[in-house]
Amino acid sequence: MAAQKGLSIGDVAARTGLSVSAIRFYEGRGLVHPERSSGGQRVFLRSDIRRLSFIMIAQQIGLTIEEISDLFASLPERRTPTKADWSRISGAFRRMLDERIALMERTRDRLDGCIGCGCLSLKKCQLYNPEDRARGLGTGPRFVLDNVSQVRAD
Amino acid sequence: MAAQKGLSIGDVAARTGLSVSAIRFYEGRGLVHPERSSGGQRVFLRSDIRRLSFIMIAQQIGLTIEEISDLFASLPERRTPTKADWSRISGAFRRMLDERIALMERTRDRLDGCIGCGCLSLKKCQLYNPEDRARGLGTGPRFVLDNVSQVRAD
DNA sequence: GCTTGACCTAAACTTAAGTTGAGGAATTAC
DNA sequence: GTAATTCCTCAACTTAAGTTTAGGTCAAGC
Repeated sequence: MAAQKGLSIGDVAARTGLSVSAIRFYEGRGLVHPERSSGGQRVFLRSDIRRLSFIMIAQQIGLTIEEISDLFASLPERRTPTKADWSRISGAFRRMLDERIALMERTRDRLDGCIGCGCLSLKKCQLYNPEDRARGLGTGPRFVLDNVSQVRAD
Repeated sequence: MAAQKGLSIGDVAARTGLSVSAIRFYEGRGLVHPERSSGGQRVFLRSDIRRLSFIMIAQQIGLTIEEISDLFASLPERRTPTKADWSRISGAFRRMLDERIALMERTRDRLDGCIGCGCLSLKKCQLYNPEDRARGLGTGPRFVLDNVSQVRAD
């Protein structure tokens, strides 16, 4: 492979549209692993641009840094990834995307059943489906639903 | 057990699955407007349960408090909303949902064009479309829905 | 060979969406 | 009538994903 000269953080920022501080932050979180020049400045590979672009796309879809980091776990740190490397993580990413789309579509379909009735009455309304909210987040007592005995919506 | 008397914050927490502190927080953000007892304690309407359930659903699909607040702007503050009130905001909610689904589908479709090539090269790759980043999600996408994170590249 | 601009680290600050804790007051239970 | 709950406010703390600032260092242009 031709010895391509490395990119400075400013170059990478210009090419990705990310801020310099965000790129440094991502390095701190282990999402990129630039080398250093003799003077201590970051030196990026051209493939890091792809890595960073992927981060932006994944974030747009709602993945956290943590999740992206998991996806990246299988990429080589210091070497330009191969096509197969990228294919693998793209596939995993696509599965995540599919799941999220499916969840939103389920919510939409349930909402359609509710638009007219305005119920949202925990017991009757499918929209409020704890399976989707799942073991989401936060501490605290998760849904004790419900025993709404009333037939009519409030 | 007076049938239609107001609910305490603890009752509401038990019925919705929200924490007491979260409910207080939502009141501070103007999402619910409980009255007060003579002693200064919050007294909720039964319809507030629906309001809070809606908040949970909307958050699950990624709306911020701010956006939910906008949706709620047309609901009466101190009176139980009518069916028409709920229909209106359900409709607006559905439009938001549709937009987000469409964004994710566009991303998925672009991803499909990329899985084999692994390009992601900003210039050439459609996946990286700044127009989508601009709108959509404001600062930092807040899709909180988890339970998807176990999909991994291996 | 100096001067400017790009870069470095570390720490503090920001926003969102809450949680936790302190110090009291109101209700409920016996 | 007291004890135990539950609730109140206010303030500080938390996490995520960065940004901003302060005080320096490196490298490129003239």
